[in-house]
Amino acid sequence: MTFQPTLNRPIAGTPGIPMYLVGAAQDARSIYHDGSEIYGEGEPAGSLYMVEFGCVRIGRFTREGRRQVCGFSYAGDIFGWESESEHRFFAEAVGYSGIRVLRPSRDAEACAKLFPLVIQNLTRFQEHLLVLGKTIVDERLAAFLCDLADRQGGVSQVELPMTRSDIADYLGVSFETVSRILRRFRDQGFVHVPDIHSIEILDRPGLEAVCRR
Amino acid sequence: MTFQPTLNRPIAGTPGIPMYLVGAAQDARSIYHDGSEIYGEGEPAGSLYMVEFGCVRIGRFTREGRRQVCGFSYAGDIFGWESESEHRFFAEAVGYSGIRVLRPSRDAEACAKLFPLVIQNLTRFQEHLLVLGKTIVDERLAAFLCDLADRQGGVSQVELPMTRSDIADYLGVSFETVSRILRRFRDQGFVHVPDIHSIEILDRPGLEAVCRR
DNA sequence: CGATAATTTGATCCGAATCAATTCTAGTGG
DNA sequence: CCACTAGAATTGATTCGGATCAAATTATCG
Repeated sequence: MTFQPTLNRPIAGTPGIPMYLVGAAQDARSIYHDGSEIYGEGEPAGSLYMVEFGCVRIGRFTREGRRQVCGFSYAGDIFGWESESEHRFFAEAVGYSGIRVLRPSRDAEACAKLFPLVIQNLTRFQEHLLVLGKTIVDERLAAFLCDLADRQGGVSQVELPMTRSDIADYLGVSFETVSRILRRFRDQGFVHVPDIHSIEILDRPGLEAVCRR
Repeated sequence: MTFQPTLNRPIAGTPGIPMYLVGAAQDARSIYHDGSEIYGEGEPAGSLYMVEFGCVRIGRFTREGRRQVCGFSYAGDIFGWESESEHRFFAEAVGYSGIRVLRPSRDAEACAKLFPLVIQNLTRFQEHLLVLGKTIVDERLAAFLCDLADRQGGVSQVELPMTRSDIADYLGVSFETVSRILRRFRDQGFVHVPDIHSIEILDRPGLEAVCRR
């Protein structure tokens, strides 16, 4: 996994990132390499994590060993919210990633500041629920690409730090299908795929139309 | 839609319901009949809602008119969290339902009290994401039934206030498939279906095994 | 009781999973 | 720097599950 310059944008000034969470004295920074675990299912929870650069996948393994990914976090995103004392999901770095560990206090002030961030997370999951509810898989992949573009600042040049399997486990399809639909989007002129971890969106309205079907 | 006695359990004393949210002077109570709208997509947001009895479905319509349901709320549940000033989803009563409108203050104290509830909501959506990620639809329906049983207090006699179409739109399948799989579960001895809006779970371990596949 | 909606069940078709083989990519050590 | 290797990605062939279309039955409500 190569270095991802776009995802490595500076934290300060990035929209939506609460400055009061950045740089507190007790916060620790860590670098993770591709695939390394940030926390595992069943481990004690309590901290929050902020992606400084790179990407993180959140998910779980079924009894049968099938992996399911329920979300990706990008630079500026905060993850690790848990209602129990144990993590119910794992978190792993996707590519070379920098993570800051936050230990927010439990007081009312901190809750108030974190509140809009949880709600944002909630909304994001809710939106993804609707994506997974779509029976035609083209619609799911189109929605994924549009979301990815939006979260990278609305640029047409989108980076895909995750593998096709990651995307597949996120969209609830096989990785072969992800590959095939991406191919179809290329043939239809929706996207250009300069290399395996980049996508250029050529026809955003076209992609949006696929989502809305 | 008939009255649902089990879902009509008293609020006070029900685990997980914050007493400080109940009975505030400015809170309003409303009764909704089956299918009536509590709020619509695009309406101004701001309040929270608590189900006193009955059931609520949260969802959205696609451009094409297909309905997608992203969650059900039961007695004691709070819904209506929004990150924007407008509702991004609709909320409709499923059967005869009582809803209390809460107008929590924006101060830090209130946020701190609401915090665990949002996180619980977040976790619930996250769990449902994993359900929707399952490719075999039997697993989705089994997971739905187990969740329903748990949220009605772990009883084996489960009430289904929603229609087959509601379930279908929630699980991302056709309503015919819901009907067929329910039939299969009956034939396999997992459940007994005394009437159209009730299910008795005869073999919970068996159902769990289906989820875990 | 009658009308309308919800549900069940059947038949057919299509899309995506699966199995399989090849090509491509990235990381390793010579 | 380049050959080597393991994993990732693509592409093809086949199978199977669930959507869709259709019809009959059952609930629900005025």
